[in-house]
Amino acid sequence: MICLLEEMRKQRLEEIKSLREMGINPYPYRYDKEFSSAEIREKYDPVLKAGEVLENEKVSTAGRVMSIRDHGKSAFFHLKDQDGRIQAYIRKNSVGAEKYELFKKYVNVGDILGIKGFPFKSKTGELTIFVEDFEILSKAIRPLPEKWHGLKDKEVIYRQRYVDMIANDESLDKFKTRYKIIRMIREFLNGKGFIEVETPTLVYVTGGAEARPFITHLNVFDIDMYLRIATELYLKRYIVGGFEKVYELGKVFRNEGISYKHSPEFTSLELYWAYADYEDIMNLTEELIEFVVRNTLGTTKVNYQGVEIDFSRPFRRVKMRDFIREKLGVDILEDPDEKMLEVLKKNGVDVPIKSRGHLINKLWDLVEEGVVQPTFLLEHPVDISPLAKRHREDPRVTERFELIIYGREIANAFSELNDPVDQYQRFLDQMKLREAGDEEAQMMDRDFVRALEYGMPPTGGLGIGIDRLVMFLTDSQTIRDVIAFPLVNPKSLDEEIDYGGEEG
RNA sequence: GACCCGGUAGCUCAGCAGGUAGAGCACCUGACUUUUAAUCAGGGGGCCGCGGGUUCGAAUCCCGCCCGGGUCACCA
Repeated sequence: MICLLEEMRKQRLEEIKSLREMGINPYPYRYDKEFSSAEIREKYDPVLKAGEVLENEKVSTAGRVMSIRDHGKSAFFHLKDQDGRIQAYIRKNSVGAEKYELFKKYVNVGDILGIKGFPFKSKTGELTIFVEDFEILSKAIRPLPEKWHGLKDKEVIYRQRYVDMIANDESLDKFKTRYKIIRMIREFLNGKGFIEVETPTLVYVTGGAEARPFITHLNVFDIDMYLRIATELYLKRYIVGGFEKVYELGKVFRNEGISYKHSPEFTSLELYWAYADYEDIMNLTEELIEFVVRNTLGTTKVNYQGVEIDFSRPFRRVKMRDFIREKLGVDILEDPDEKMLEVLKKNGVDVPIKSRGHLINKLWDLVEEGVVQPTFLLEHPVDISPLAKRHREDPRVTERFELIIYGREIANAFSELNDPVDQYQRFLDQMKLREAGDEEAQMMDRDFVRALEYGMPPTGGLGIGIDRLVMFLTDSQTIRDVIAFPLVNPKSLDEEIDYGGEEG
């Protein structure tokens, strides 16, 4: 009747009780961790030969016990910390009989331990800490996944990421890389004089992208509000207000489907640069991406799902019109809708006659997978770019680009529309679509139009999907693998927890 | 939303000509002072995802549902 997990937990809870009776706090307050596993390795690995001992060097470290190899009157074990793993060696005659008994009886795989001792190298040459004293820093009451195979169950990996991080070193490393990427982005932009700002997450109207929003309620004014779907319109208000280089790194929320490249909550970088146009933004984007990749991975050549992607500048630049004409023999500016429809049908895509923009998007879908190396796709038709300025030389297209890598859109940028009258008209067009039932059409943002009426300088803007970028740099197949705590179905976990009497 | 694959011990997995459940790791007891998937001896542990059906008998066959993964569609 009683399952094994409960038996194990009960056993651990009994041990904790015994420890307390002996006057040992199984959850003490602090520990002087002088060195991380990596710092110890860095310092002593090069200077020690197999079998050598540095008895006068004293070090302390701490981490989670990942394995124990018990030899009776001595034992080897590994500690894992944020930087890696380090082996330790404990011996009855080095810590005393009483302390050694404590280790044997009360220390288990999964516990957090602090150790003090000196470094040496074992016969086989592994750097090891010879333990002279140790302290239990936290007793675990649940067992860890298997030490050899790790945790494989995707469901547990996503629902209990902390277990994944404990059991699978690659998982911890992946998230460390994610935050290094984000640090590099900040470093680059701060170095260029950009100022990191914040905009509201709770908004009265959504804008800056086409997506269905999450709706929430504000009690104090008794109104419905939305979670932002982009940071764009507020960042441009900063530009109106007098900021010239701003960026925001933050979560945006879109109430849409989940796929390997879509998450309802994801991280975006948006930046706006006054007096710049999309050419300037393109150059900045190239430089930013190369900087981030090089400083995160130490190279610009990245293996993604078995394909080498080279992030070194310059990126290829192709006009959307030329690319589609070359691949499909259809001109998205000159040819009539019927011709485009015919080409789509020939390629097995049967679409109802909708807008011209819809047909253009479908044509692009046919060819985008062929774009593997970082490529700027330029000058999208006005029909599919409601937020971008018309091109100064060809009013049928816009001053816009997308960065395509491995067939995926990583960035989107324009010379920003700053004509308030034009902007107002485009909002009106969006509202018509909305009234016709298009839930993703943009909402009228009168305050934003009012801001533009005060005058916004010519401005270039850029948006980057950070999660998708991280996927490339961590060779991750799905966006969930780069989001530490992804959205999961909250099936009820009516697991009753028994802490055994007065415990807890 | 459609189709395909999966759910068995804490973990990784086997078992599916229908006969009432196994291994390794982990855990407990014992031996062992340089191991590293340590080794050796012994032991405990299962609502076989949930519900229904067929059958003398179901982890195994059938139906429905839940959860997860994948492909496609939808969506940017």
